[in-house]
Amino acid sequence: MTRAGRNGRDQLPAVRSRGVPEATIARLPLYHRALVALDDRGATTVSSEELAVAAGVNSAKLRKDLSYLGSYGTRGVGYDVNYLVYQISRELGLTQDWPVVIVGVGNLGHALANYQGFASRGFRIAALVDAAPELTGESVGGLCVHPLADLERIVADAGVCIGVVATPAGAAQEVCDRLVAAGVGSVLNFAAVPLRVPVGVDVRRVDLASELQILAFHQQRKQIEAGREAAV
Amino acid sequence: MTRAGRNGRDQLPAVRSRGVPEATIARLPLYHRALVALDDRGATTVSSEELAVAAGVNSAKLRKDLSYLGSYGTRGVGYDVNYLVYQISRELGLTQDWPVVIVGVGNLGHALANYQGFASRGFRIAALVDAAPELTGESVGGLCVHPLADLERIVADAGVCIGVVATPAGAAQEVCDRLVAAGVGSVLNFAAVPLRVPVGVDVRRVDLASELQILAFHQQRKQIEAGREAAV
DNA sequence: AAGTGTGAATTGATTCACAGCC
DNA sequence: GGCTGTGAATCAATTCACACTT
Repeated sequence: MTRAGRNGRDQLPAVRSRGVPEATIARLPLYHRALVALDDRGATTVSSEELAVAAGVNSAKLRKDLSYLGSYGTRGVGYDVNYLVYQISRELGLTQDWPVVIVGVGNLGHALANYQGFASRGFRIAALVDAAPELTGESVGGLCVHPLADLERIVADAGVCIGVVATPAGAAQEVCDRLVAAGVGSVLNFAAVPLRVPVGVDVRRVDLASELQILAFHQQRKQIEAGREAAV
Repeated sequence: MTRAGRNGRDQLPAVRSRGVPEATIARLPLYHRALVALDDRGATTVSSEELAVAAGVNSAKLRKDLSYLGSYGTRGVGYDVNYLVYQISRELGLTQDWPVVIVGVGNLGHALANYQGFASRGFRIAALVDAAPELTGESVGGLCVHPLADLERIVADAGVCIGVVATPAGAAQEVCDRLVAAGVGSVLNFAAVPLRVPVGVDVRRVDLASELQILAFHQQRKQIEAGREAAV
């Protein structure tokens, strides 16, 4: 766990979040989503086993995870869906509005600007920002693109504390520095470089090519394995 | 670690890949990228400390990780950049060509089709597939969109073994089932549901909204903390 | 009878610290 | 003298298994 880097597995923490383990935190969004889906289907109660299946984890882990938040279940019965949704929402900060700024309106920035999954979870795109003058004023996903020079003003005016870096690798660190200087405390990094940030600022990296490479690694192993068996 | 699910930290493994720990595998792409960048800048040798900084990890972890692959460094000197790039490439299966099929050509599918980072790392988009008839024949990122009915044929003809699911949540499981039935052994899942797959098939999930939620969790903690201090 | 909550055991990952080699 | 490679120590996450509650 580093303040700035990491992989499918070791990102963040800067403030050791009360007692909730990092691995548990990373699964809470999963549980939240599964619960919302169950609620939509009219379920009022779930057992740890049912919820675990819906979230794609095993039930022991789920119960352990939930136990870090409190004792929200009823023995012999299960969990009240609505109550648990509420508790997890509160824990995740979903009950508040999070204005987000997206820097870099290339392919990915475009997709993010149009992505519906953000709005439905309390994330509001406060502004899109791009360095390219020809994009300034363009409308993307219903939002107008602002010049990079406006970054600081936007962060201050909208009270942005989460920034998304979707720029080319070469621009990422500078953009990140400016975001942090302007007061942003959390950065989601799609660029292919690790971002250096001061202690207290959190960064998560999402690296699409890395994800494919990890799959390729396992795939290759499987094929070697299959070849070996065929040879025997 | 489940065959199908995951957390900020626990995805995959199906074939316990020789001796290399999962956490190490997930960092290899990071090292690979940092090395390529160093090579571009003309470096011929790196110490574990330099490479660690470039990759955003600490040097002890880096050395331990590399030691799982073999003893590729020279004591007192460091690592030969080219040689190490080669060894990691080989380990990751980067020396071979990986045809990939992308199912779902919405916002995200578009961005993925245009994403340059794939091609440069041995991943070739063999085809784009979408269920919407009005997209069939359209050209996206220089590739023509095929109807969903062609999925099995495409996988077979192009020898696809990695599939990318970028469909709405409701369609994801069915698409995944068809991919797996057609012979795909690794799936990258951008949909907001866990995919159930048979043992031996690997799935990695990338969930953009979850990443923001994890950041929001930490951000909220920081703000509560800051409020508490201000009150004292 | 059913199912949560949790200590204890286990497994896995990270960090330390230094012997060994260049 | 500098830096890798790695056992040993530590720390974190997962799983087990069962006491306890409804």
